[in-house]
Amino acid sequence: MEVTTADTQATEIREAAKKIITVPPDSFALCPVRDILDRIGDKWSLLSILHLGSTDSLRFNELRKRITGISQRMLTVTLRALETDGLVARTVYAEVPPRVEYALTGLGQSLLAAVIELGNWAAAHAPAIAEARERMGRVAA
Amino acid sequence: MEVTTADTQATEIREAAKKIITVPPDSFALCPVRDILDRIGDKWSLLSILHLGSTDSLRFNELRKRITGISQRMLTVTLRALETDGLVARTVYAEVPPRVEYALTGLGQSLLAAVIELGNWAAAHAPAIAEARERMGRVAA
DNA sequence: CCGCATCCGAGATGATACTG
DNA sequence: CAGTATCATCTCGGATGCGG
Repeated sequence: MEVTTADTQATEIREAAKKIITVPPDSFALCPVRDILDRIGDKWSLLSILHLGSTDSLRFNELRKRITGISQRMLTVTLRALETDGLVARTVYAEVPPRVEYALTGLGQSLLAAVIELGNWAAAHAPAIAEARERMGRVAA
Repeated sequence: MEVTTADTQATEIREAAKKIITVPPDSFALCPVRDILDRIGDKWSLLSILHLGSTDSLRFNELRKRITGISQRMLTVTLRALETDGLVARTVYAEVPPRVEYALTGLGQSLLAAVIELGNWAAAHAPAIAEARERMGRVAA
């Protein structure tokens, strides 16, 4: 695995892509990528995961303060979805002033790791994308 | 790098998450991950990339046939967006029956590689997610 | 303090008809 | 063949008020 590494990799990628799109379109496995993207591709899921991943656990309103611009409703909705998928753990303390702690599960942490990988790609290629947008902008806009 | 690999990695992830959420909220770099997700997180971009990545190049209607359920309009919109970001190359042949070929650029291929990584995570953890959904389903639904 | 229910506007998506 | 234009729809997200 020393020579033609790039070519080998390119072939593998193509095969992986083929495999993904050949899956029948009516199962959870339809496209694992699609499914994950539908989950974290919305407006707030990723930010929530990021914030939860940067600490051990956070209370509802603590999280609300940190995620600039999120509404109460969307924080609730987002956290519920993440909880449903086993990415976030919700702990309720039956105290007089209700207290609820949210934290990433092991599954959530592993997802965060994967997403940060994607983030590294994004950070590395952001200039190239920005340049492409500039160039197209002058022609089409 | 043999001992406490997991712990080290966990700390790195936490730091990476912190770094990402600390970026000021008004730049392209706001969150490279978010930006990429906004691009490929829509309904058709990822599927388009996947299909284009599984071959060398495809014509418009060829692609349309392969992406089940996409409308002509959305394919156009999606391809234009990907082209704007330099992920897809569009080649027009001025022939009598118009012919337009679409193909992934180098940038697009590298993104595909990153996405497939995420796909591997998704495929590996799909059972865990399905199980979590089941469990929550019985409680909440 | 935490969170749910309802209502509503904006943007994304889809169906259809028409053009180079 | 490869789009564009227009209209209808549909889901998401935000504002507000109520309940545990």
